[in-house]
Amino acid sequence: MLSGTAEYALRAVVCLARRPGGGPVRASDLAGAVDVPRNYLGKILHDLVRAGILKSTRGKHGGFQLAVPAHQLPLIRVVGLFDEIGREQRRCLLGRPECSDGDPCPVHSRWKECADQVQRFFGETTVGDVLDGGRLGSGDPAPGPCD
Amino acid sequence: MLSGTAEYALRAVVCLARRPGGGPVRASDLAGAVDVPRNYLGKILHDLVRAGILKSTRGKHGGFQLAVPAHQLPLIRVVGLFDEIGREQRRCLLGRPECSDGDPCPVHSRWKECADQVQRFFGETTVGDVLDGGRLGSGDPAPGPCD
DNA sequence: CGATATTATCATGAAGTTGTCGTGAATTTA
DNA sequence: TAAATTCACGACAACTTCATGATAATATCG
Repeated sequence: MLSGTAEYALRAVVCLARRPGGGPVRASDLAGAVDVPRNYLGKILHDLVRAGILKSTRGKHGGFQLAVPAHQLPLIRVVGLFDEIGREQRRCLLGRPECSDGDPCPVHSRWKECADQVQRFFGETTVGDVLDGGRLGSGDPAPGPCD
Repeated sequence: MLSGTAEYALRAVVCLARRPGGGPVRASDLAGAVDVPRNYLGKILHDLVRAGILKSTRGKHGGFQLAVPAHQLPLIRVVGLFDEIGREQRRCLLGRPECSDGDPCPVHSRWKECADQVQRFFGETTVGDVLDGGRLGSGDPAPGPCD
């Protein structure tokens, strides 16, 4: 569903969001916490900084922090940097170059329901929602990888 | 969503299903009809044969045919040869090794709805449904790539 | 049988993704 | 200023996916 890179980014951001005001987190620490190769994570974090999702500080006590409140950060903004969530799911399953509501292929409407739900999920769920344990409050959500 | 290979396979199978009793279709013809590289399609068709979805005949007037009635062929059986539809969507978005209904991560239940819908789509839609223009009979379904 | 048509299979290459390494730039501390 | 710490960034290696080409195996037809 998500590429490895996008999943790494999501894990890292969620992990950062779990540290309330605790100052910057070093890439190395983050890499250990989310179990992603140190150097590769560095690149991903850098991408997130350039996108304005994280901010970085260099030198001693430097590291990465969220640049946006977790509740104002939909997952698509993280994941969408690396994967094409909307467009990709919306491509015609049968490869027709044009496939829209007005000019549908035989499976268009049924597939669209799936594509829409996926896009809604990533568009409407925020990193903050993830921290809160999702919307359903299912009693006993297990801790994530960053506790 | 689907890998290129899986999409190619799906297009080819749908295309074959559109030829009612017309005998075998050559890989070259199929490649032209569904716009997939000839040699690469050959491999994919071969995989479909080994999976029992197509049958092939060699020599003059040879080619590929469906080995299964289109209405008894769910899309997952085609696509699942190349992509891991069920397992892949079901992997924890946050990378937790164990993530289930009993031991959910914060987004488990919300994501599960998406994953289930995707899996239902591929599991319940058959190639025959595709030919019939989907289940909704949406008035004026446009022709697929094989008419 | 011999010629031709077609799939089957293997070797190879191109391109994208994932991961590593080394060096430079910025910041802090002494 | 000098040293230490940390991110920034480019080069490159490994692996997977996508694609091509050549050859072998099999079937048909005269």
